[in-house]
Amino acid sequence: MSGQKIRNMEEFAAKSGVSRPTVSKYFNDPTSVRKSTRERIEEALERYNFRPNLYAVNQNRRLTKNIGIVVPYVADPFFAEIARTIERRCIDAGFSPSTFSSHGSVEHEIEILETLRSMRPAGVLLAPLGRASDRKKVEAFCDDVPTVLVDSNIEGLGAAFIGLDNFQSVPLMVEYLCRTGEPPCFFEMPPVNPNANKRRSAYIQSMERLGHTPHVIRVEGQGWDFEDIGYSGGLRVLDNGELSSRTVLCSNDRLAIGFMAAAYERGIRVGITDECTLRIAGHDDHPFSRFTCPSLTTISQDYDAISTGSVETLMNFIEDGVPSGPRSDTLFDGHLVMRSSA
Amino acid sequence: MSGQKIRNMEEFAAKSGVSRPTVSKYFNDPTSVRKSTRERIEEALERYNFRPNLYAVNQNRRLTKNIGIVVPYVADPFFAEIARTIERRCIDAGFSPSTFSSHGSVEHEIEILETLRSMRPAGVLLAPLGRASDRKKVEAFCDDVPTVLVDSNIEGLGAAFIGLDNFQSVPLMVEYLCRTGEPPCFFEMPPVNPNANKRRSAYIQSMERLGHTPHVIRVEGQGWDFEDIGYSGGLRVLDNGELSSRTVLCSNDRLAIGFMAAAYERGIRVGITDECTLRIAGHDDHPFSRFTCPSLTTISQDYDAISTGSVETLMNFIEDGVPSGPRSDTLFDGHLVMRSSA
DNA sequence: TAGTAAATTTTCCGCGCGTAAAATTAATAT
DNA sequence: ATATTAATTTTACGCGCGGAAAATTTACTA
Repeated sequence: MSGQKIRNMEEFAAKSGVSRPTVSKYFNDPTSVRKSTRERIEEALERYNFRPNLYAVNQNRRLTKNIGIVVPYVADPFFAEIARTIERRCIDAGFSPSTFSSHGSVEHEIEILETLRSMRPAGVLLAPLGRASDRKKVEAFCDDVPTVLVDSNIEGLGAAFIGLDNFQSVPLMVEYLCRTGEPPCFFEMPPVNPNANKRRSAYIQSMERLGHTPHVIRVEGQGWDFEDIGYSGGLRVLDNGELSSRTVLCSNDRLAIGFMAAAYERGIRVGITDECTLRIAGHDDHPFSRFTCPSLTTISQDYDAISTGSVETLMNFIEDGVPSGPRSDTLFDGHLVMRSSA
Repeated sequence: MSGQKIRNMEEFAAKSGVSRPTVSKYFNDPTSVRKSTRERIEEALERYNFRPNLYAVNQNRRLTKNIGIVVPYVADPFFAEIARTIERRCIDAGFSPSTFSSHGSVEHEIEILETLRSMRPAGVLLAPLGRASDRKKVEAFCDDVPTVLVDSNIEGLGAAFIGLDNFQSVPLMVEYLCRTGEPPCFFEMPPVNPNANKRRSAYIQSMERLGHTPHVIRVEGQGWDFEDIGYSGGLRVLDNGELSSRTVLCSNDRLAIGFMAAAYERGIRVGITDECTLRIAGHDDHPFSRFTCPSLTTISQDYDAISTGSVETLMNFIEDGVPSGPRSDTLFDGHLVMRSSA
């Protein structure tokens, strides 16, 4: 590219021999200009790598091309993966995603929503903290910006919800565990979002349906250090002999990873082979679950389906507006991933 | 707050009974206006929650208050943590951080830098991909924007580099391993960044210094699925009997986690107790290393020191400009974290 | 070749705010 | 009370672009 710097679209238009409004049109949609002019612009584009000023563009557009993506905790690889795939879809759809992590704190979540509002995004994909979220503020936000909730539901909020059908996935696991050994007890922490509650309910339901007595073990713990909660809670449970079954279904994989660490520390062999005395299963197919010792039997969520589904849903709302009717919920099925821990 | 919507600063100024330029001044620095006017503005601020239009502000400011944060792979909890702490520091310093992940791909990294350039940030904290990075493009970027490199160095680029002193940390581990058992071999994958090379060199140096013969085992593998590379590579190494020592020092924790999974699958007991036949150590103190089975002995990086140091360095460059002299490098010490795997 | 539709250019306005300079007002000192 | 200084207001301009309307050119059809 040539050395000369281009200051604005005016200058660039001059260099390419096209009028500024046409250049503007090109950047909004390259196919909206004649082929010959498109080529002239693109030729100039290679000589001087010019980009329209981001702020000027967004100030003047009726609606920006920005998409906000909010996850509760990006240090959780599950959400990192969700965010990544959603980002991809947004870019493919011609939008500019900005990803934010609430870092597990309500204050952060609120602050992010305020920042997002000032970005006037075309839409937002929000995986909320869940129970900790400030319902009022989220609601006010959803009134202003087309928002699709992902993963964790907040009843009645947003234009749509995309997530996993816990009442399909958990029974799948419960039935598998009952079929292959002792019926499981359910290991959980204080629920951070509705999924946790749904999973417990689904566990209880399917146990009863199978004629077994459900048994829920809840351990203390706050925040998003799930492994740590699973670990220290697991130690206590094991030491106090609170385990009512030699099969444990954990509310999620991270909790299971912590529980496995506790079992290891107490010299308890985990797995499905003969010398093992404990089976542990999780839920979510966390990216690291393949590499635990033993590898974790779990329920996989279809990242791709969730991200594609949520982005497509949002795009519809952006194009056609948010319908005033009842909120549309989409629940995907989970799949059983049999590994060696249960 | 009152129901009425404020459209712009003009309207808000009218409501608060202050002139618009004064309101503008207030938002740039609340202490720059008289106390009485500050109170009037803040009072109005509570009634109508107004925020200056983000795009208009940034279009007109000579220099934005934006800070770009780029990490190579946010699904790696190590980088998620680095990004999180750096974000925090930037906010505390009155800046608006935007975090991006290259997702392990050069194309992404380049695209992010182009996006960042169009954001005209006050500065950028860049944890580059490393070897895969497009040196030319990064260099061009650094010429335009004050950039501090973090974690992974690219020789001579950027205004400063903040990272870990691998030549301090690795010998620490090697000496520990030699002191407590069989001298380690070094398990690595094709290096993705200079740290990997430095660690290998540091391993070889310190082994020789201690009078032992270094032995490096490199396994194949591309991309950022380190656990998977460590796992499949580990299986091959174990099956082929390529292991020259019963102590393995892995180039990083994620590789070690994969290797441990392979050892587990082959029925090899890992740890420092009597019944174990293999010791495995890592590097980085990955957030999950506490919860592996057995828990991973590793080197911890001081996240806080790195993030604080890098942000402070950047702030200096933003205020005083980038000095033309030699680049300043800051290397922090790592600390030995003894757990039960080695 | 005239006729028509599509693409492009011209012209112009506005977005919401930063910022500079000059005029005014308020606070402080003498 | 007057001078001095600081804070504020007024006035005015510009940032870089989107977008609408009208004028013009171009491409295509019959």
